Amino acid sequence: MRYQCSEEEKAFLQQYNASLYERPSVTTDIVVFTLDDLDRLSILLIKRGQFPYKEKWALPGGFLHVGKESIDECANRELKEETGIENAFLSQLYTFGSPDRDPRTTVISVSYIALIPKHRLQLCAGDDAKEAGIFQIKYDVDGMLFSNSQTTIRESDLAFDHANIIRIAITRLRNRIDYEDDAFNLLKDQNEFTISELKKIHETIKNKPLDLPNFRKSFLRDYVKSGKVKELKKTINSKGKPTKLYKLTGGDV
Amino acid sequence: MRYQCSEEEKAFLQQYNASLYERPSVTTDIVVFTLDDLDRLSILLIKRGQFPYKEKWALPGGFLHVGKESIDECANRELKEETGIENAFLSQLYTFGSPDRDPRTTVISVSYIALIPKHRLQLCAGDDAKEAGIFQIKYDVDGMLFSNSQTTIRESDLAFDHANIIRIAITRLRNRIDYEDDAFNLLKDQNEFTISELKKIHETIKNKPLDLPNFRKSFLRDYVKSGKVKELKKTINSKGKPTKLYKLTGGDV
DNA sequence: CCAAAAGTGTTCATAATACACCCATGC
DNA sequence: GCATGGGTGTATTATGAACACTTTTGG
Repeated sequence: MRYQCSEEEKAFLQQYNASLYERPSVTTDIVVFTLDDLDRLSILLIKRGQFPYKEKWALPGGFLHVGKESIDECANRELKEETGIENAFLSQLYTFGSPDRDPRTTVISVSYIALIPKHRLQLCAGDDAKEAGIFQIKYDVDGMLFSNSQTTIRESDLAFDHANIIRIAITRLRNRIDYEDDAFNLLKDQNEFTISELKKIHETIKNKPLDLPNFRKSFLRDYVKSGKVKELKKTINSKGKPTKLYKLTGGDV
Repeated sequence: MRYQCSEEEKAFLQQYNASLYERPSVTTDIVVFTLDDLDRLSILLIKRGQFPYKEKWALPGGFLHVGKESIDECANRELKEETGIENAFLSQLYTFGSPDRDPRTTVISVSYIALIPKHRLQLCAGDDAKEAGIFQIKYDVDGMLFSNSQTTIRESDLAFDHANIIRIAITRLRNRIDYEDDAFNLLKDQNEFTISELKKIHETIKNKPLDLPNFRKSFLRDYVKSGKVKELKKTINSKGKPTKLYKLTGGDV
């Protein structure tokens, strides 16, 4: 930002002692959604290696490096440190700031949603984390459960208010999927995908089966006719009739 | 938040020195929308009494009182201090955190949208502000203009990145108006309003004329039939045919 | 009577949903 | 051939926009 200031203001800024004002810590927390091998909605969780909530599972994220990065950059950096992913699709979700959400001190959390295909996730827990895992999201009478082949975690066992953040993220994702192009970010390969694969992603997020003919119709109307997606000459064979492949035209969504 | 911790953790928390970590300042900034006397989309701006950007116009808002309030409470408090309004409709917009958006130091801004009918706005500039005003939002080749009977302000003359925040707020408001009940918050009296008055609010926000018969149809379908709004026995006379009055059933929206 | 604003009804295009049916492949 | 998933077409209903028309008031 270009900011021209007077001599008077320069003097003010020089003697401005930022520490006069009490300040909160600021972190980013990232809700990383993916689809597991059976196309079920899943989330990345990190086992904390430090207090508070040591040994508890939590969202990936960490403190803002003040003066060195924006909060968007912080989210990207933390995501890279903990998953190896660069240039992921990230969108800001909400900012949480109750004074009691962290036992240490006031910690403002700016939360983000990331949508990343599973094969791109290379879990590499950073210094703050001992362990990382991808967990299917399930539900029972007490709320959400996060489970994989080794572990099942109750939502009440998550660190901080992260269960709440996840719940809000799921709601937002479900609402966005109808009018944003989010689903494309979960494709295995945006340069070669089938309508069925895209439909499966929508079904997983909306948690209900969709009608293939109708899905195809809106896909062709909304994406192919508008030029956002191009039909490839190639087809792919598995069982049944060979399947047409499509690719995104604009690169990333 | 109930947080039970071990003796080991207690020790950690006691020796935890929050100031080890560099921290940003956190503010809330509030985009207060209203309709002026001629039903034009307007916004509340404050003339800053202090550096930085002294004498420049800016959004109302201020620093978070760390440990004493949540960010939602901070937004409500600032709004009350600068407009006298309590319990206004506030919804979180976006959080801005570029390191260079404030010349002093890194300042994270959590922005909010407020929708307040003009007659409820009692402008009382706080200690940080010399002057407050309601400005109609106009546009020309260089972007937004904010003008009232005394002054016209170019968007480039606003403090900080507030022009950008306002632009994002307007976009969000326009998108929300179609599926959220925001418009009701701008009614002069939620217990006695006409379909025309509500339509005018929608027209102002969407900045285009709407068809009254069609507007009525969706209003009756979406609000009256569902019970959110009740038709009153009363009518009101002005020019032409007397107008039916409606009231919100659930109190505030 | 006329202007003005409220309120009603009709038409048309588009979109969401449900579902019947055909097509091309592997086995 | 036949199971399997891909792909096409049709009927139904809901929604949104455009617009003609009627109603009730004040002047």
